[in-house]
Amino acid sequence: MAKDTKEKILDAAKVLFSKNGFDGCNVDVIADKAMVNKATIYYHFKSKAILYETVLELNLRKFLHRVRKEIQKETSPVAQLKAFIYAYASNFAGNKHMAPIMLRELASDGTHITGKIRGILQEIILEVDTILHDGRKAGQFQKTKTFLPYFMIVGSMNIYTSTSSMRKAFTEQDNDFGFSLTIDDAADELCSIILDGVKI
Amino acid sequence: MAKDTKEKILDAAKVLFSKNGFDGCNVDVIADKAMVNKATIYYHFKSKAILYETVLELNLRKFLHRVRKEIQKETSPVAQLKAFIYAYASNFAGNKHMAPIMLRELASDGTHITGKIRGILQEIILEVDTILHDGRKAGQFQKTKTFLPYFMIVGSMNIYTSTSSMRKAFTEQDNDFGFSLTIDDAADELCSIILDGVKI
Amino acid sequence: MAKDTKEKILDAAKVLFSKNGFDGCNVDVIADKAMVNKATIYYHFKSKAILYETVLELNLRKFLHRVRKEIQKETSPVAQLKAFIYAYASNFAGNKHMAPIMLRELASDGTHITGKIRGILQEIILEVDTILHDGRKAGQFQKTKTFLPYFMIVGSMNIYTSTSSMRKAFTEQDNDFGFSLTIDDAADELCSIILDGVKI
Amino acid sequence: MAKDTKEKILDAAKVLFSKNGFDGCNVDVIADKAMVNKATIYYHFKSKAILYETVLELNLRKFLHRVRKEIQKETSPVAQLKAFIYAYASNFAGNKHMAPIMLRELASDGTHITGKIRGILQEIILEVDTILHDGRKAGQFQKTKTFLPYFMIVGSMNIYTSTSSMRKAFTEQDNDFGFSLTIDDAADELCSIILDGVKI
DNA sequence: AATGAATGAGAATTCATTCAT
DNA sequence: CATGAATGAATTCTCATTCAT
Repeated sequence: MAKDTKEKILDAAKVLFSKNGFDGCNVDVIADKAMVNKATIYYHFKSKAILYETVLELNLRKFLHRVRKEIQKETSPVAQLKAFIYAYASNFAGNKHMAPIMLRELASDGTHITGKIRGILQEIILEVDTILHDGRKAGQFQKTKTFLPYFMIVGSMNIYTSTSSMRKAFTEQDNDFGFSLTIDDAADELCSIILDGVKI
Repeated sequence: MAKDTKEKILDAAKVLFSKNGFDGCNVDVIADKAMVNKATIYYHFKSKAILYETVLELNLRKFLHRVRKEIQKETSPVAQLKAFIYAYASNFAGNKHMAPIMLRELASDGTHITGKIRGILQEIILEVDTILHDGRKAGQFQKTKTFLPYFMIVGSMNIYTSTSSMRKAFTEQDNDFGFSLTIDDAADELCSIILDGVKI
Repeated sequence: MAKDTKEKILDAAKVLFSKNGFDGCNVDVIADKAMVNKATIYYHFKSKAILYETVLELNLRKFLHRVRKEIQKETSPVAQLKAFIYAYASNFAGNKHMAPIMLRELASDGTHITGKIRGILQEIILEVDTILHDGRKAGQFQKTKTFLPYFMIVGSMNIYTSTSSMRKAFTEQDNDFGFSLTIDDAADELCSIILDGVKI
Repeated sequence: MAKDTKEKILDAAKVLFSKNGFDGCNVDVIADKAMVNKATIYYHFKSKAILYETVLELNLRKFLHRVRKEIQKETSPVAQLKAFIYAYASNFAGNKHMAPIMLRELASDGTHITGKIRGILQEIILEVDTILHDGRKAGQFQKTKTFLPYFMIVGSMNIYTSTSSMRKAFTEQDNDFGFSLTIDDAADELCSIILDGVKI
């Protein structure tokens, strides 16, 4: 019962925080969607903020695990960078709700972020950093600061995932800017641009 | 006089919408920061939503003008793409407040966005689209859908601008992921990666 | 308007805090009694706690003024102590609401009390202290610590005022413990007991 | 076992009702302090109100017993009145928690009080009433209504006990109003004032 | 053009109480 | 006996908006 309820709340919260942001969504609506009483949310999570953090932490941790598993399958830096990008894409393919949340967190410059979550984010960046270091040591990558390629990947993947209906609206009225691309196709293209960009 | 007040309100609103988002900031605080009475805001703007749109519209239009002017100075697609990226960077160098706002808009998938603003955004994408088309016709660029390079540029520049204190915090504890990069240096690197990535 | 509204709120709050205590009374009820919107209360007072403090401060200050005026009319310590007691009684005769509030504050051992209010209370005690000092110097009063006679006066007057319906209920069932005494008669008796008690 | 739990709850409740009053303290906190589950409280007591009444009843009954025992040791009204005051003092010396509760009850004018408790209170007053009657009959006491001396004793002793930290704070900043007095010393002084006051 | 005051509709959080186990 | 989970009904406080001046 307890675990079920907690999960129902976390699921509903993820969807609604994703759609409307932390401030744009209220606990009543989360309770409705989770089909529990509002007070039940407060029984399981001390506050709206802690519910939010929990959503963030759980999903980021899940993502970090996936990324690491995929990277460890590969040995060359090039393959590892690809693996990182594909892990990003496939993570979002099954869980499009984290992208808007991450984008808003980036927009807020870590204001809501606790040390625990900062730690997870840092570990994710560190994976990219390690890959880039190794690639450079192997003479395969140019000298780039980690943040730039990281933000290019993270930015484009998150934005791609977040903007499906906006992209659709743009495409319907105008030229084809590339709406039809699936997230996997987008990852392919991103891979080729990034790798050409960073490879020597 | 009137114009003064309106501008004070718009300036305060930009800063606060940037810091906290539309839902995360209230009209009282905007009034305080603008040093006007709350009712004065409603005298000049019909609603909080319209104030927000006005901030968005004004700043996007300013940005579109700047981008166009810079692009028109150049003739080759490569130079034009560079010009676009530098225009982005130099726009943010003087006005860091739009980046978080844009990121949140992307996260919200255009939910708050009216037709007027959608139009401006489309015109900005169209500039990139045209450059890429021209580059391809000239046999200089690979065949890429516009959205991807666009999101890479927009994503990384916006995130770079938005996350200054988060990047600082990361850097202080750990490796140097590249905090010291100015927005102009970041633009340089972005240029080189993107161009290597899209060039044949 | 503003002053009217504020006063209506303060009056309603005094009555209700008196009847039910700070925790036993809610802002909705105060708003109803004051015939203003609940939000209006929050417009004029930042919080329920500040409304409470304001009620306390205003009424204590009023009381201090009255006490001082009455004491200054007299010259002998005996007459001044009488004046203090009668001021207490006549204050409560017209404003029975402060007695329960004071009693609860004493019960809470100054937990809710801010420095501002502590200051007023201290000045009231100081009046009694000065009278007792003068009386001792004049060889008229015994050597007593101020707190005891002060608490005897304050305790009995406050309790007398607070317990009118309890006293009535007791009296109806049983012996006459003295319900019929008015607050003024009670002050008379208190005077005679206290003075006999402290006089040499 | 059962008795243990019930007593743990009653002890915790006494302390917390004393500190914060009935409305100012919640069942969760009582459960925490008693180190039992909240539902356990409801297993032993039908409601918060009944828990409160039980605390009151138990402690008042204990007090009544003590007072009676002490009074019965004495024969003269003067000695009996002294005994009453000393019983009050020594009761509080070992159980300072009842004083704030009593003060708040007096402030609420018996609102929360059930017939059972009213009965105990009446019996306590009756003890004083009898002493005063006897003293008057013996030509030793003045004609006073019972309530006044009763409230003087009860008021000053309860307030003295309740205000230890407030008195300390006052004393630290200013003159010595008599903080150093122990409750026993205070009882001594109270005795001498009251007796001088009521004796002929 | 500007503002102090006022408010209806919510929003987060609390709390006494119940219930299944 | 005892408890973790759940909840309906409050409760404090907020906020976009309006209005009289």
